Amino acid sequence: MTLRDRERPQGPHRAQPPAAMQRAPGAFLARLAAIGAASPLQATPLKLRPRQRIPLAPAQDDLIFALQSGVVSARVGMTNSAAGLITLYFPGDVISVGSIPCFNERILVASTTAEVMRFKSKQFVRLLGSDPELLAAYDRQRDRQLARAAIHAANLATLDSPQRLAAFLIEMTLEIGIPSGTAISIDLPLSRTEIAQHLALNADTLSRLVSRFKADGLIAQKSRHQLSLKNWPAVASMCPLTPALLALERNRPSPLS
Amino acid sequence: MTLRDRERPQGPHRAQPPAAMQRAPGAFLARLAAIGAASPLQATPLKLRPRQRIPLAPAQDDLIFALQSGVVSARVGMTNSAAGLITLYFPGDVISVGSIPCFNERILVASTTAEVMRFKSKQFVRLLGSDPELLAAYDRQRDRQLARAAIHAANLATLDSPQRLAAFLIEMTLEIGIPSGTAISIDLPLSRTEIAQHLALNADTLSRLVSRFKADGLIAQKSRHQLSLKNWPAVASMCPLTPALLALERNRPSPLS
DNA sequence: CCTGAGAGTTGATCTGGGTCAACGGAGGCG
DNA sequence: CGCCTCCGTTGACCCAGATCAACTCTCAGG
Repeated sequence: MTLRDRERPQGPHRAQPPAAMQRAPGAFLARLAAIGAASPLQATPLKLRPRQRIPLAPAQDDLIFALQSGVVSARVGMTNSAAGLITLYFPGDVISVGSIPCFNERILVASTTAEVMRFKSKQFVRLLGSDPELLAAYDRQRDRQLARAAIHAANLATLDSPQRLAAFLIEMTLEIGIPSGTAISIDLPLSRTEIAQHLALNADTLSRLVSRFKADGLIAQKSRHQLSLKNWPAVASMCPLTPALLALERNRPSPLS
Repeated sequence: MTLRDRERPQGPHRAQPPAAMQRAPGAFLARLAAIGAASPLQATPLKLRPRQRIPLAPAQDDLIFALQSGVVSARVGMTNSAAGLITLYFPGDVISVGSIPCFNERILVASTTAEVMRFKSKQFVRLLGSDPELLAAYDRQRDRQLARAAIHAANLATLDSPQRLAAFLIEMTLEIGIPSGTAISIDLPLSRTEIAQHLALNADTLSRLVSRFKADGLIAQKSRHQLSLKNWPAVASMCPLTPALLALERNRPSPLS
């Protein structure tokens, strides 16, 4: 046990969600806004409607988006089949086009209404160089996203389907969950089919799985895109990645830290 | 077909390996060396023996390593079982400890003799801020590594075992392969068991798979850690990720670009 | 030279989840 | 209003790969 003991002494994972609910925009975004307030940025602000698509040509590796609000997903199609993974971005995230691998096709899709700032790489790097605080926040943000990618990879590679769904619910809770009474309500930004793709599961399998979670009283569904997580401790404890996801949250640049 | 047609008009993938063999240390490393030559860096150079371990405490998120030569792997253990993924780093890569997710344990292991520079995050960011060229190269390097992580995730999530092994062979070829006659010889930095973990496969399954590849004349094995890839076009064409891996190579900061 | 431990191989068996097919329900559009 | 299409659900079946167990190979140390 090399981990420093803080907070709850020994619970398998932190059992109470509320603390994690305090979301902050992130130091990177905050600093960016501060700079923008002082002098106009060399960037294009975009408002995206739900389902709006931004195709990314192979030559556009020099674009960078800063996501200010909403949820955006990146989709890359494989040469082979229709299969392909879906990556999610949340407010405060950096979407560097150069970091999205180029199979035969890649596009960004706004999963909800979203606001982004679009930068050209060259100007963006110059901006970073001019403000040490922004640079530091950016670097930490990138670390966080790389760690998230690694966790997601571990999720897909080593866990079985109930654990994957649990991890997804936890991630959603931490990123966009809203506490409502004893439950947490989540506005799903993705359709069932898309969630299945994100989790590298079959849509059929996911459907079965969701039914089982509902039968077990873990979740309930108000409408197609509205679900509520009834039993956080149970869901949190069924996925081995929970501690890592919570640690990620703790590392998030925010007033908390 | 939005992709610009360059080079070979239509071949399934680029069939010839030699071009990819021209490895360069990477613009980031080159710039770092240039700066270091002018004035000493605030960094600690380390020489690692094969199998040497560097434990990473949860509080050490502020360390950054620049890998100069050799191969280093990061291993994170899961709370749950013995399972865990292995991430590989190659010369020119940046190992930012903050980007390695913190499960219950994480360590770096030198897979070969390796040289690294160790930075404290604070000094490193200051260094980045002081040299625009270094900053730009660093940013591109991080993009590249994030893309690699995404490709690896796609590999583990969507491909079957022969395709995974093919992807591994291609990656190894591109990173550390040495052309020898019509074949490519590869000095495996990992044991069989470790390769299996890296590919999220069972060691038994991997063994069967390697036997099959050998029987099919795709590879041959001189000794335990020496294998040679006999039929590059066949291996390249059996994995849908090949184009993305090659594109990554093309994006690598190097004199070629 | 022998011995023992760890790495790798191979065969037999089992199962999670992928696949296919048929069906139900919701929403868009003429 | 009814049609049509797409999304989601459910059941039956099957296979890739995990698991378990027995065996071999390699190599270090005495």
